[in-house]
Amino acid sequence: MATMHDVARLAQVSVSTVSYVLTGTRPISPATRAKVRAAMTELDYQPNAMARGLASRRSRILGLLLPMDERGLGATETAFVTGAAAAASAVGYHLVLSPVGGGGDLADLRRLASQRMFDGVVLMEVKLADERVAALQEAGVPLVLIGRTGDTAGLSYVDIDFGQTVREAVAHLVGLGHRRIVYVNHSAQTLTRGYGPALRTRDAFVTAMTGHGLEPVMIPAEDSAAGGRAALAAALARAPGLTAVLAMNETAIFGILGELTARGLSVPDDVSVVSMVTSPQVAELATPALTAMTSPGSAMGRIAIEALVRHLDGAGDERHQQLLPCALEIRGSTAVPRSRPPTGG
Amino acid sequence: MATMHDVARLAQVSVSTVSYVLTGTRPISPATRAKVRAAMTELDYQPNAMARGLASRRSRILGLLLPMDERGLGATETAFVTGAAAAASAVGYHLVLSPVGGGGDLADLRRLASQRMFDGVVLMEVKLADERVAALQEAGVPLVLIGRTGDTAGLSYVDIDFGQTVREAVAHLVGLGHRRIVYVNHSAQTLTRGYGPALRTRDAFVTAMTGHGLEPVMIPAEDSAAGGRAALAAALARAPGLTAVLAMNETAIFGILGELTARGLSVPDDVSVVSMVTSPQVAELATPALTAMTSPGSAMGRIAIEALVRHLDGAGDERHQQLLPCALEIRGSTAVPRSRPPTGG
DNA sequence: AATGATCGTCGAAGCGCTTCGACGAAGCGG
DNA sequence: CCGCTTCGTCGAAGCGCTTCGACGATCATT
Repeated sequence: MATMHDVARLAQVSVSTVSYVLTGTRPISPATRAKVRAAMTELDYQPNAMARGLASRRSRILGLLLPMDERGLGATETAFVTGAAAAASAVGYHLVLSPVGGGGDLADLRRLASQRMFDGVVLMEVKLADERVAALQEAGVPLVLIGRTGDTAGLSYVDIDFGQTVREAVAHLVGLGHRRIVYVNHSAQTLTRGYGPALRTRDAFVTAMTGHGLEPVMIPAEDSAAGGRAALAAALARAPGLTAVLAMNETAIFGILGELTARGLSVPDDVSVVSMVTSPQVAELATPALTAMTSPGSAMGRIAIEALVRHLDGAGDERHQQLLPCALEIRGSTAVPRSRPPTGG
Repeated sequence: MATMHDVARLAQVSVSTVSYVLTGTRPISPATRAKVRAAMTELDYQPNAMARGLASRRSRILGLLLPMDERGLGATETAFVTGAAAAASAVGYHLVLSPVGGGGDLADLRRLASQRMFDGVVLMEVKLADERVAALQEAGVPLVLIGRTGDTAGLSYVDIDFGQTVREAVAHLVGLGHRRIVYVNHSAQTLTRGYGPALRTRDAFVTAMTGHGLEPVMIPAEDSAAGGRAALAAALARAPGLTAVLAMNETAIFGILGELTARGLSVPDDVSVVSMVTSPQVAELATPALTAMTSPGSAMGRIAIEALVRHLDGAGDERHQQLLPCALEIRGSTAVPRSRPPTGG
């Protein structure tokens, strides 16, 4: 393994000159630069990442802090992660996947932050009141959130525009002529835990429905096919004449579809279904393919990383706060409702 | 940010003593150890990861090299990744997600390996003839594969036992009375590219079927719902009396199911379906839930990391070569075939 | 009682790089 | 032609840690 010393000797310059060629922090004459470059090539020189990190106090490593509970990541979260990894790699940073146990072990987080291994950090699955944010800020680690806390003052974040998403989804259904629309959200527990997307979509749904002069009915569902089935049963009980279901729960949606079929209700003829914040791949899995609000997917991870890097690589202290829309993609699961409500037939 | 120097001064010992307390590489008296520990606590000392890495020539960072093509990761691969991240974190290592563009940019890989940022590397999506393996070995980076090359001499790997998986799946169907079984594999292109799982399952399928005295029919399918639909159409054309479909393609399977339904064939009454190397979550999405060979999921990532760390932390040079079985989980998509083949009715 | 071995600690020499101050050589206006 | 800045390069001082050799002190061995 060649070191900078070897390159310097071969090129007959000093070590610092080699460093300046590498980093460009001081002007170097073309002739010298060429000599150094040649030596590097000849020796197949690669700078040692650790040494560089120690001396420059910049590791060029970014942390992606993601909660790692039992059921892994959904398609949408996976897209964030891969998008972030690709973006980091594109700008010459490494991305460390750091599973921070959901069970708020702040101490671990503090330790991690103090090791100075990460130049900056992207925090996923942020709750409305998230103590991790404060812990990271105290440790002085540049931070970008995917999602956002209740009070976003002084924070950088990228999040989905849930207001827009729900509004468009509801508008689509109402435009088709639906009046009795049920919203299947995440579980009740998730709501009480203060999970932003669940709360924000709930509020947006109420606003959107009342805006159309309709009654908002929300049913919570566990994140599983069984949860979806149960939720649909509950929905039919609460709103017997329902003609459309709006779902936020990428996992439960398949249970919902299954239960509809099991009850002899056809999609979209009897009941229209819109899946929100969903990846096209998942939407295509269903039969019929789901009309969905397509999540920004990997773009979100990319934007978060780019904002973080911009913040690190200089610029001012300006915060990056951005909401990304979900795009309505109409597939086969929505249609004009039957004149007679399904339970009346 | 307190340094070791500060701790040493406060504890009134030398810097090296502090280091020995931390690493345990030399005996330290209980009294001294206590003094040092107290000083560390008081100063809230955290060792600097870069400095440690430079001096010890061990970064405690592991690389997870995953190909990042357009369509992200499937549920099974995601489970590998999260399992690996959790395992790494559990043994005090960091896991860097390194998307190496599928388009064999060996140079990038070599550069990465030479930076000495990774103590070791897990390589995913290994092809039968994979030049990346040689590149990494030349760079002297300890290596564990998820998947395996054709010639595994001297390599450590963890892979799925495709032989067992196919055998059990076929045995299950044959046991139910099925005779005309079609195997839907990955795409033809994937096969020619030398993707191990596709090739190994193909061979295993031929062996298993002929072993039962049956004719093996294999159909390739693109990794998409549309690909699955097309594959099922092709399968019905090639084997009109088919009563069972075996699928390896987590994405295409939903297209297969959709097309079956569209043709008025019911699952499992007319056609039984077994999905191979599938996560329970995905199997549960379908209606009826899929009988599947459940992939080892996160265990595989964990085992790979553990093997790598064992290799790093000492032990000998013994290679870790392990095949993990998939477990047959019978759900609702398989049943005894109808007496009359579906197309005959 | 003399001889090693072992224990507990220290000081110093790096690990491979960045960066600061310095300094000769040009280039410039007056 | 003198002093001034700018350019291009060098040497040296770290960055915060590990690790090696050394050295009293303690302890078991003959």
